[in-house]
Amino acid sequence: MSPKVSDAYKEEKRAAILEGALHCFTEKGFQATKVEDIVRHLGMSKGAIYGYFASKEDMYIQMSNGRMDAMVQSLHEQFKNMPGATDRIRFLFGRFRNQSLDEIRKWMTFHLEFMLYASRQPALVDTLAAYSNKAIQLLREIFEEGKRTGECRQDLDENAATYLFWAVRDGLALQFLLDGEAADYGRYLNEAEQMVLRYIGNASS
Amino acid sequence: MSPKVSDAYKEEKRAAILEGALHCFTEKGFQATKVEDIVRHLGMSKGAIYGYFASKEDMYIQMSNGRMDAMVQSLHEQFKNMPGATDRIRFLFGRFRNQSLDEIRKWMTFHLEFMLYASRQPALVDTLAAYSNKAIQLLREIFEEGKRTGECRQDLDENAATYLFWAVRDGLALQFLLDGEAADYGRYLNEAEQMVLRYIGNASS
Amino acid sequence: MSPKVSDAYKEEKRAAILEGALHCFTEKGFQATKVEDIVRHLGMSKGAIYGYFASKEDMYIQMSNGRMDAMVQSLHEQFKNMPGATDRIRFLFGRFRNQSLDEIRKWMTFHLEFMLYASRQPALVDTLAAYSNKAIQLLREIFEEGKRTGECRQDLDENAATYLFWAVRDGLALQFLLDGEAADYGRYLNEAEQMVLRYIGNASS
Amino acid sequence: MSPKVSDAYKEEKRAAILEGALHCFTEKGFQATKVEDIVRHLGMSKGAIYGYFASKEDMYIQMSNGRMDAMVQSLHEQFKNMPGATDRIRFLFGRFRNQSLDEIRKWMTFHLEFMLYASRQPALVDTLAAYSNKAIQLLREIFEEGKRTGECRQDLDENAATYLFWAVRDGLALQFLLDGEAADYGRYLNEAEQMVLRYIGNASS
DNA sequence: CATGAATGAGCCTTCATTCAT
DNA sequence: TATGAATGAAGGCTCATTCAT
Repeated sequence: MSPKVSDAYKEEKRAAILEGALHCFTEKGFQATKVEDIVRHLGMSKGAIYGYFASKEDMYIQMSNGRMDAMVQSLHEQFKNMPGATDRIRFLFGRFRNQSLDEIRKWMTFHLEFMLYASRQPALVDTLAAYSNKAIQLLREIFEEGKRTGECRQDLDENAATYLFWAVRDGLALQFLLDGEAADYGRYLNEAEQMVLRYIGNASS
Repeated sequence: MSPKVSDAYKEEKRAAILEGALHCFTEKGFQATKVEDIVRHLGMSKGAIYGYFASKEDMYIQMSNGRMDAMVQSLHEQFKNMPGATDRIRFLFGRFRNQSLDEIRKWMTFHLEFMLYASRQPALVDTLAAYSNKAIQLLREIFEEGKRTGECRQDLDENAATYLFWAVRDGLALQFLLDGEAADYGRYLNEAEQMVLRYIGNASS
Repeated sequence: MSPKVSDAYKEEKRAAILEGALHCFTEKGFQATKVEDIVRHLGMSKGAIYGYFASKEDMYIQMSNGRMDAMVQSLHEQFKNMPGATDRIRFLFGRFRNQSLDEIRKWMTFHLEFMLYASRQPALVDTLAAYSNKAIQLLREIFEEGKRTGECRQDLDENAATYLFWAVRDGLALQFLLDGEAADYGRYLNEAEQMVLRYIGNASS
Repeated sequence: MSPKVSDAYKEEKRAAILEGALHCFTEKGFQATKVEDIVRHLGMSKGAIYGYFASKEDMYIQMSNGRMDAMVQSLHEQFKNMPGATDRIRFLFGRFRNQSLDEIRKWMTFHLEFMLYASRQPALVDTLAAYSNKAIQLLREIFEEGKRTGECRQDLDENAATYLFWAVRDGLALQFLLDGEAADYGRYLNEAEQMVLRYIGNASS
């Protein structure tokens, strides 16, 4: 009796729509993307979409939530069995390097735009803040542990370190948002890693 | 024959409109801001604006150009008689600290949104790239000189340093875009300064 | 997959819109007719029209092309099996007489206004000229044949005759554009026919 | 005490405005001509015009009245001492031939457009009809006299002749409204003259 | 009187959403 | 459920006219 197949089908379709919409939103921006664009890109009809999402904005929000969930989730997973502050930081930078610049750009573009959008919709700021906090928390724990284990200098301000970490990472992606070589981006990521490690480490490191 | 109102008056008005529009754009975003909003905020009539600007987009572009010109200009000016790479970096961070967080947010919000917008308008990407290059150039020169004078370590990649500098600065502003305490922001700026100086400096510094 | 409404339905609607718009354009003129007027007259919504026509101007142009096509087409058809220059001229005047004065007025009003409009739009002058040439050509062939068969005097200037024919016809409609009795119009048409026949014929006729 | 100079000056200015406006109206059409266009063409200010005319429409109407007055007036004058129907017809055609095709086009364009415009303004139709009647009357008198003197055939319908005369003349101008050679226009005018004379004359002529 | 900046009603067009089929 | 034609509110821009200087 349970319509499992149907449910699976629906979920698949939902995901497909989200993917198609993401493509359009990244390409043209949320406001400039017409429902017609999404529909044409997906080869479906206008009305169909409204069976899965209440509105264009609804798609945007669910899309953003999905992406942020996935990111936080994946970081948590991968940190499960990873010890050491330095290793974790290195691991994170490794992850950043392994993402193609194109992907970074897409994600950054999408994320920035959604951030600006959400910051103006009172109903969304809390969600946004929650995700932000999770990313902050994730890093702070690293630095806190690093100080306990002595990997980080004792006078390190773990909050500052956390913010600086994300600042460097987001800021670098920002510099490459519009153009720039992937090779340069990779090189600068390496330098950023050095800079951060030097900053958090003991004087001797 | 003589103009009814002086050129100075017109320029004043132009500036006033730009200021009012900036207020609205920062508050609600470019696309979400209706011409009606700007006009109401300024207490003028709808048509009046079109004597000064060709379109809403024209206002946006001129506004952006004006701000970027001013920024680049002011940096150039203040660097005239300032020697030493370290001093210049310190000076820049000082400047950053002296701007109120509110101002930073406004500027950052505006700039990010314009960047996203312009990146999708072929006619604007070049302008955007030009301004970006000026900021890059400004910093690169500092690090190049720093290496000449020995203030920076000889193996410093001045390009990397340049990008990292802006990444830290922009990235930090980004973390505080939606919320956060001014005090924290200031503290982290200090830390950022330490991080950067440590990164570019000689091992002994 | 199959269209919700048939192509025939769409074509019907297109024609209905064109007819409604024609009514309004003839009544108030193209520029003075608001899209709102057309829509109200047709009992449809504003947006609906834009599924069939790209703009108010597009409707105007297609309308004009349709009418001119139909006219040229119908004349060609009816000339297929009609011999003799005199008979053809008589046939044409018969046609003119059979059109109600009201129809003539509508068509003339529409055509004149479109002509004035199109003459100021570089993109339309060629189309206009093409239709005009077709009407000219149609008549010239009559007079050329008339000279071959001896129905027309040998020293007749077929170009002059062509232009005079249309001049008389259009000019007469022009005199009755604003007011005048249908009976008078019919009578003058008869006289016009005599005048033209006398002009093109042999001295003896 | 009488401000004669001032009055003359005003009248001069009024005429200048009318002339400038006529230029614009003929070039772009009444509705498409912006007050700004007229003002720029004349090198005066927007407000100035409203000291002489109540509105754009007012200019249009007065302009039309002026032109029609002048035309009717001039015909009347020149007919004062001219005897004979045939001579008068010849004289009229001579007048038509002496006008440059460019002038004809301007006048025709202006007149047609005003006619279409006025026909939709109840307040103007009477004025329009009055002028039309004057032109009709002028010609009818010629043919009436022609019948009295025997220059025209006795069974001539003077009303028909009148309408046909104007039809031929207006219709021919209409054919040349958009393009065509002045030489052709002149030739066809000659032919038109022959056609009309043949039509109104005795069988022997 | 002249000037031209300001006014603001008006209009074409767009596009998210609905709903009859 | 899917379709896509229809809806209609909304918004950028125009331009005849006014009026403070």
